[in-house]
Amino acid sequence: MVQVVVEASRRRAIEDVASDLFRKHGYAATSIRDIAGALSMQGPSLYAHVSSKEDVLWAIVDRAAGRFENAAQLAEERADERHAGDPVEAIAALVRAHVGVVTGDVGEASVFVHEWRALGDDRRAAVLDRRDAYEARFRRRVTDGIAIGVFGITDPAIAATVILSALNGVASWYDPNGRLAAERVADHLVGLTLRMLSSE
Amino acid sequence: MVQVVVEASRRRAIEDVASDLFRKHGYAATSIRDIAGALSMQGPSLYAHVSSKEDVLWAIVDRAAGRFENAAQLAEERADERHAGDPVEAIAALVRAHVGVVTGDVGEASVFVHEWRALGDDRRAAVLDRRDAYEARFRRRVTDGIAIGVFGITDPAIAATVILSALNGVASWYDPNGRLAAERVADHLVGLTLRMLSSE
DNA sequence: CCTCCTAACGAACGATCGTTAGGCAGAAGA
DNA sequence: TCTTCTGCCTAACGATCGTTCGTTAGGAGG
Repeated sequence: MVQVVVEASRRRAIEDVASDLFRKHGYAATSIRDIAGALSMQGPSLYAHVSSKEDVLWAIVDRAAGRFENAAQLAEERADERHAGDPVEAIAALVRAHVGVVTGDVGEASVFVHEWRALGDDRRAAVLDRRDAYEARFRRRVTDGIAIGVFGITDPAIAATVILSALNGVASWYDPNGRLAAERVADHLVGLTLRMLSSE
Repeated sequence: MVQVVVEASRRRAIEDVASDLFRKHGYAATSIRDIAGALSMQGPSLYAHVSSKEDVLWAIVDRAAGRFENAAQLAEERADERHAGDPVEAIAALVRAHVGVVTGDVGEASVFVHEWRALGDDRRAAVLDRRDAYEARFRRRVTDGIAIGVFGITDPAIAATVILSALNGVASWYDPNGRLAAERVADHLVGLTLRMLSSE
């Protein structure tokens, strides 16, 4: 059921287990002792590896954010190399990259999407900024496509938000052992997204 | 900022305040004393009106579920009256109904979408069943549209899930005092949805 | 053998959690 | 005026929370 991995470090194992529990029950409803229990340890023993509970959440959210950012950056660069300035290809690449990150680690992605609210004020604000910058990648490409007439919609802000809602939703229903492989899920979402934007 | 309403009953006021706090901080992170404090009461005083914390959550979720179900039922009936069996009109009506419920009470809708996981096993299972029955309304209409060739997509299950992800996302970004009135938001989402499904 | 390090342990702290119990002020009805 | 009910209060319960602390078992290096 759950993939067994040789953990690179104890710290990383803690974050992986925490991702899973945070996704299933939420940050607030998951106790330090729950996380420790899943690793056959006592609660306080975690503090040899971690400085606070929020610290664990932050590590997960920060890493997930970085994964989304890197994947999107790479996707845009490659799309521009091969189809310079083509908004359709750029959006397709962004969607595929996003779905890839989500399906690559559903737990981490879910936590990033839903649990960042539990962070303290400064970190929450930082995450909000990064989310907006990330969404702006999509918004910009949609705007480009409208400008050259390949997209038939009128409001790029709403379109970008709707697209990202749909993409983030994948984290809630994708099952690595389910009917559809990750690549097929990405195919479907690219198709639906482009169809939604297309001019006819 | 927050609309001031003459509350029908103390019980209802508690649920409204709880909706708001659950939406902002989540069920687990909201204490009975937080809810009471927002009503200028002491925590234990709530138990004169409410039998448990989960009871409050359940009341909110159950009412929200009922609102979605009633709105969808009415929308489908009206669509079938006027455009019997037209999947395009039916989907448009379902989308408009869903957005209407969400924008009508963002707090309640958010709690319904995100916090049902915090319910006990029986109630959570019941909500899951109702969610699936609700999603099936969309899935069925999408399937109908594919069958008669007005929709050009291939996987009705994914399409229905993606649509609902996007619609539920509205609860996360819609602002009653924002740039777009609820009706305009509904217009955009109907347009985007139909475009996403359409055969060309 | 001694020392140091790692990784965990169990006890315990203060705070907060949901919840129960009992009391008190004021309005309502006899 | 006396009683009853309503709505809220304070005190307090046991449980659990995140976290700190001192300690211990075991292995590595000298």
